[in-house]
Amino acid sequence: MSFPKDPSFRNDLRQRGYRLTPQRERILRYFAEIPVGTHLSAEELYQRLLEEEKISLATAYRTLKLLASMGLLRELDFAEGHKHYELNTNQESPHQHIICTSCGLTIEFLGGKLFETGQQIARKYEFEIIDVQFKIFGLCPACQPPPKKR
Amino acid sequence: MSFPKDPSFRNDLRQRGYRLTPQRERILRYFAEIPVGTHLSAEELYQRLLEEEKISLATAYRTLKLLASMGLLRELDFAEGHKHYELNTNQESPHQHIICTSCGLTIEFLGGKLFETGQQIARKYEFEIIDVQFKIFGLCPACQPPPKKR
DNA sequence: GTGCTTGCAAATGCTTTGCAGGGTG
DNA sequence: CACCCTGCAAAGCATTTGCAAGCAC
Repeated sequence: MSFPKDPSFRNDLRQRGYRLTPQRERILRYFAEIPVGTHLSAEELYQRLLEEEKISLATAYRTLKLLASMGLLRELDFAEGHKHYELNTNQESPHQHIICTSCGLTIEFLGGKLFETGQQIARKYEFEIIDVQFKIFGLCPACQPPPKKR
Repeated sequence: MSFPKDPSFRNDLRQRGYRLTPQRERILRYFAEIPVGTHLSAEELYQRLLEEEKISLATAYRTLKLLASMGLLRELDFAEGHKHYELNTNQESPHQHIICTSCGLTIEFLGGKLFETGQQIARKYEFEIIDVQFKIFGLCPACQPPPKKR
């Protein structure tokens, strides 16, 4: 995709009655410029954008949510208390995650046929699919055996 | 499993240096008594237990987290802003969920070979597996097409 | 010009934590 | 009888929201 002039992005916004603002363009472009699979929290995004020109944290939250609802971003929840977002590349098999519940380490791996499996199930229940997430929670090598207390 | 005298529960606690308290027993037993797959938030659990004898909300949160870390409960996150918990039946193929991001409807379905797939991946990365979660986010029939605004 | 958006700050909502008293092992 | 737990209330965080001003269309 080419940002910020990606036509589909503009059309997507218009078709839903939303406006193309510098902030929205900026945020989507930022995700397109960083390595694929980089996932950021609203706060992290806000901090990184501060270096150039400021976008309020509230707008960051609003925009992330909007872009995710449009399917342009993937909203990820690693059960850490805050959400993460990454560019949704719309590929047939998005990568998935294995997360260490002790130290928070997350590793991504290729989804293989998982997305296809999800599509079949979604079809069965007549859902219009937005995202398929396969998550493995566990303890990474460094965190085994688990500490007695946390 | 038989509660509240399930020996493995008691042993699990002891082995980790935790104590067997009426509150912990009560909460785990409650999950064992309700239909399989019923998932409750801390607040919901708290409300339901109020009818009998009160357990503080703080204890509910602490206990849910503890039991989940022990693998007795599954911690579920449907990206709604609060976590849900359900009894972990330790079966080879736990059920999974399809969630409507618009109205919150969640339907569970059998995991099939998804858990096995997760195990293979966990082995590859040398993770000690705690849970495998496959989630499909989408719009249920009633919520299609999406409203222009929320 | 209309009305969606932004920024700011206050508010909200879920979850965690400090502390003193209580109960388990 | 040491130390883990609980209950309570206060604190902590991520996220949302009210409102006035700004900007896209």
